[in-house]
Amino acid sequence: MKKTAPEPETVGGTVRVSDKTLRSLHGYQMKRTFNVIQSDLIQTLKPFDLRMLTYTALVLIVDNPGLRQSQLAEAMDVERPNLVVILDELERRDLIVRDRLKTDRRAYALKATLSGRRLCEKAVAAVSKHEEHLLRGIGPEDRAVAIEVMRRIEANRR
Amino acid sequence: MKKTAPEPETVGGTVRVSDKTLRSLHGYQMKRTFNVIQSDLIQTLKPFDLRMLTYTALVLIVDNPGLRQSQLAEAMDVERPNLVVILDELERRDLIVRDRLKTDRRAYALKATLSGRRLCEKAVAAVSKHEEHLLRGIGPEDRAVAIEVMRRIEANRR
DNA sequence: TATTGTTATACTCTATAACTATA
DNA sequence: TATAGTTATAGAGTATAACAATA
Repeated sequence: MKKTAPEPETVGGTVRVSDKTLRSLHGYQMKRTFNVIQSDLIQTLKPFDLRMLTYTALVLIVDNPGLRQSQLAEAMDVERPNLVVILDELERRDLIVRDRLKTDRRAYALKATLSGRRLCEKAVAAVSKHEEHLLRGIGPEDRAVAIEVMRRIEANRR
Repeated sequence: MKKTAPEPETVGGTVRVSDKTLRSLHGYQMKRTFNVIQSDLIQTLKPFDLRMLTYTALVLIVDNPGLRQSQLAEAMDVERPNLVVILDELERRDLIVRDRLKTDRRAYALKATLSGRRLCEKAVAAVSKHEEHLLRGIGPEDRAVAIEVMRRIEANRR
């Protein structure tokens, strides 16, 4: 970014917000942007019959074979019960397997199957392409700053 | 930010993702961060009996008296049908009114009542304080870059 | 014919309590 | 007693089609 931009006056096109209000609408801008990314992602993943959550779970399992459900739930920031149905779907489609851990028979080691890895590879390629489209015109430094800001916000959670 | 950070290796704490995968997970980081902001916002707004959507609608109506529902829906990036129940709730609590437009009797001019403006002022103050907490340690330039990146992404939508 | 707001509906995501089996 | 995964369930957000009133 060349320089710090002056405080903007409008949001979502033509609707104005006062300066005082703007100071409390960072979450609002993030929501708008997240909506854009989410809509795009839904369309991009449709040909693979994946949703945002099933996609993310599959990617993380492919990259972390042997992961446990509780670890995956934490990484995805979803509650354990909500992860169950996501994994049920992936398992039903033979994209992942749940292997009992020998060291702790309460837990599962999550692994992707060959077809899971293949689907993941194709989906990641498609998503990368679409994300690049959404990020066009934004330089690598600004992208890094934006990611870092998001990580900081996450770290600042109570 | 001091300098461009090297490509990170972990997400959500200890779970690793490969470089190739990371290139397609910007949406994922944004989702995690948005979850943090949303959870915080839900807690912050609870004392005012507001949710993220009712809060945003109220703020935008207070700042834009006479706004029409279709304009508000576009500004909030929600579908028209979903806005109806949000406004029903605000109207039932006498925080806003729907005035028929004389120039176009199909549409409503949305206005906040006195108590709506009062509640809005208190809620904005509380949300500002909480957002400042989440943004602590992040300099004004980086904040501006992050906001600008999000606006660009939004503008790049198909 | 097109637009504003509405109703109805379905799907997804999120969150909590209570259960089972193992530790 | 505590933990991993599960079931059931409720609430909230998102998306689409179809309708009445008005333009």
